[in-house]
Amino acid sequence: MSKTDELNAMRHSLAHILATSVQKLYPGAKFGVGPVVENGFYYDLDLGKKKLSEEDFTTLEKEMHKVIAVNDKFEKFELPINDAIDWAKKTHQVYKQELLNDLKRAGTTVAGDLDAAELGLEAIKGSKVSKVSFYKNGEFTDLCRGPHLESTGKVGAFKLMRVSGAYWRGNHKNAQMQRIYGIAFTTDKELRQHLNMLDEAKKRDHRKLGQELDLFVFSEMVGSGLPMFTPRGTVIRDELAKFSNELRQKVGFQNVWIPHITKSDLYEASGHWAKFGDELFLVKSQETTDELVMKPMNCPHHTRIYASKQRSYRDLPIRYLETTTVYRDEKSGELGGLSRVRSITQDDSHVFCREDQIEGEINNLLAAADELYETIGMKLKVRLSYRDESDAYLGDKKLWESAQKQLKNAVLKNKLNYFEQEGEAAFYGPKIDFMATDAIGREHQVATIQLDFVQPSRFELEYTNEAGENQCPVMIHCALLGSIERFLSVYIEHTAGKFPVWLAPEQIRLITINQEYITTSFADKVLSNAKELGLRAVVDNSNESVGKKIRDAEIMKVPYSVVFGEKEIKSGEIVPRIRSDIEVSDTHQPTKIAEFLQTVANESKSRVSKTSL
RNA sequence: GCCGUCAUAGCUCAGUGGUAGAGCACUUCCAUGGUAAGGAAGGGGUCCCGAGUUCAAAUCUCGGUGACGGCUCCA
Repeated sequence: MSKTDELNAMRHSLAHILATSVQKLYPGAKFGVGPVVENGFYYDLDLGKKKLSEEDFTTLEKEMHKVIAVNDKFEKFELPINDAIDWAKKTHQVYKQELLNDLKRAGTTVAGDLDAAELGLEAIKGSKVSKVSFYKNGEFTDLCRGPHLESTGKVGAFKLMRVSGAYWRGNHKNAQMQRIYGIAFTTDKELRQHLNMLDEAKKRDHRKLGQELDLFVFSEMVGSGLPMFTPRGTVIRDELAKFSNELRQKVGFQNVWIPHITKSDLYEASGHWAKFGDELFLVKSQETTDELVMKPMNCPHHTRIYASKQRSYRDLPIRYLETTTVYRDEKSGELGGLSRVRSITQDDSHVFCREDQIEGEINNLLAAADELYETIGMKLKVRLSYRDESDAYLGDKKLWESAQKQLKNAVLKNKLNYFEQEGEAAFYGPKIDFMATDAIGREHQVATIQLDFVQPSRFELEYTNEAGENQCPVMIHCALLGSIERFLSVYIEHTAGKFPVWLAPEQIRLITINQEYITTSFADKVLSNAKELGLRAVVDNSNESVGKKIRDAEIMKVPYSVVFGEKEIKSGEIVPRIRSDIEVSDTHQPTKIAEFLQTVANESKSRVSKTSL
C-alpha cells in the first residue's frame, strides 16, 4: 500500500471509529456520510434533539481511544443491495437507506451521475452494482466504501477539530445534520506540525492583523462586508494598484474612468442581468424613472467606451485599465473579513483585439503577472482552462481552438509552471487562472486572464478590417491582483504583516531619546528630508522610554527604526534598527543619515525586499 | 439565505436577576531616558439595538443588526 493510500485508509478508519463511538455514546444516532477530506475526515450525523458541541469532543475522543485500544479487526463484507436496504431499515439508518435506494435506482451501473464521494461508495464506481460493502468492528457495522486499515489499533494521530452544520447531501432543503470534522496523520509529529501551521495561520489572520496594524475597519453603521481603509491600509492598497497598473501601462494600457452606477439596461444587453440578478444592488432615482443599479462588473461600461467611436483594425488592440470598485450583494452568511466583501475593488483591464493578436496580448499580461508575483514573493501556478466537447460553450469552435493554442504558446513563452484542464473554461471563452502559494503553503486563486467571445457580439462591437468589412473584436479580461480586498487578505497572511519597504505604510520610525528641543528638532529635520525623498516616515517624540518606543515600532512592524540622541546629532551617523525578516548586507555599519534615507528611497522605488544597509 | 456560537471601555477579555471590572491604550504629573513595556494619579461604558417578562434586566425571552465557524456560491 502506498503512503497516500495508507493515509486514506487510516482516515476512513477514523471516520468509522468516530461513528462507532457516536453510536455507543448516543444510541439512535443516524449517520449520513463520512468521507476523507484534505488533512482528515468528517462524519455527518443526526442525533435528533441532541446537539453536539466542541465541549463534547473530550468525551468523544476518549471513547474513540477506547475503540482504538480494543484493536478490533475491521471485517469487510458485502451484501446484495436489497439486503443492504433491509439492513438500513432495520437499523433505522434513514440516510443510508436513502443512499442505497438511490444506488439501486441508478441501475446496475452506478455512480457516474451520482456523486460517488457523497455516496461513500467509490469502490464500486463504474462497476456493476449488485453488492455494497460494509465494515464491521466489534459490535458496530457501517456501510462504507473503505478502504480501512486492518484493525482499529492501527490508526495514527488524530484530533477532532470542530462541529458545524451541514445539509444532508449539500441541499439546503434537506435536513440539517451535524458535521464532526477531524484531522489525522500517520504520526504525532505530523499532527503537531499541522496544528502548528493552523496556529500560525491564526496568528497571521488578516482580520486580526488588520486591527492590530491599523489597516482597515468595519462599521455596523456602514454595513456588513463593506470595509473601510485607514491611512495605513490605503497606502498598501494604492501601492499595489499602482504597481499592477504600471506593469500594464508600459505595454500600452490606458486608464479610463467609469461611474459606479448604471441603468439596468446595460446588463440586460450584456446578459448579466439574468445571471447576476439577485446579486445586484438596486439604486432608486428620485428624479427620474430610470432603473439604476450599482455596477457588479466593469466590462460592459468599457465596451461603451470602445463603441463610442468607429474603430479600424489599425487601432487594435485597444487596452483599457481601471482600478475601480464593483458592488455585489453577496449572501450575508458568505461574507468574511476582506476575503468576501460587498464592495470589491478590481485592478481590472480589458483588451479589445483581433483574433491574431490574442497571443501577443496574453503574452504581455502573463509577463506582467509573472513580474508582479515575483516581486510580491509568491510562487505562481497557472491553470489553462479549456472547453470540452460539450455544447455548453458559446462562440465559434474554430476561434476557441485557435485561442486555446495561443494561450498555451504565451504560457510556454513565459516559462510558467502550468497545467491544463478541459471543461474548466467559462462559457464565453477559455481562461488562465493563477494560483499563488503563500508562506505557510496554502494555495489561493488570485488573478485570471479570460478570453471573451460573447460580450463583443452581444454589444455589437465592431472594427473595420483591411477589406473594409465589419468584424467583431475579441475581448480579454484581466485583473492581476484580482480583487484588491481579497488579495490583501491573502497577502497580509502571506507576509504576517511584515510588508516590504515599498508597501510598508510606515517605512521609517524616527525615535527621539528624550523630549529636549535639540533632539526633537533634529528628528523633525530628518523627517522632512525623508519626506522630500517620498519616504513614509514618522517621528515618535512621545514621553516614553526608548525601550518602549522601540517596542511600539516593532509591534507595528516598521521596517526601519532610528534612535536619535546626542551621539547621532553630533556625528550625523546612525545605525538603523532593521526589522528581523529583512536581509542585510555583511557590511552593516553606521551610515550617514542622508545616505541611509537615499538607500531606503531606492529600495522603495525598486521594490526590493532586502537591503544593502 | 440556512444551521450553530458570540456581542461588556479604543483593544483583549473577566463578571452576572439587585452599586459595572482588569490589563493594555488614552490624559496629566514625576523621572530626561540608548534599542521589545520607568513610576504615579486620572478620565472613560445606552454592558450592540428594540420590545417583552420582572419590584428590579447588562444578565431571562423574542425580534433586529453585526462578527465568527460551517453548508451553498464565488473574485
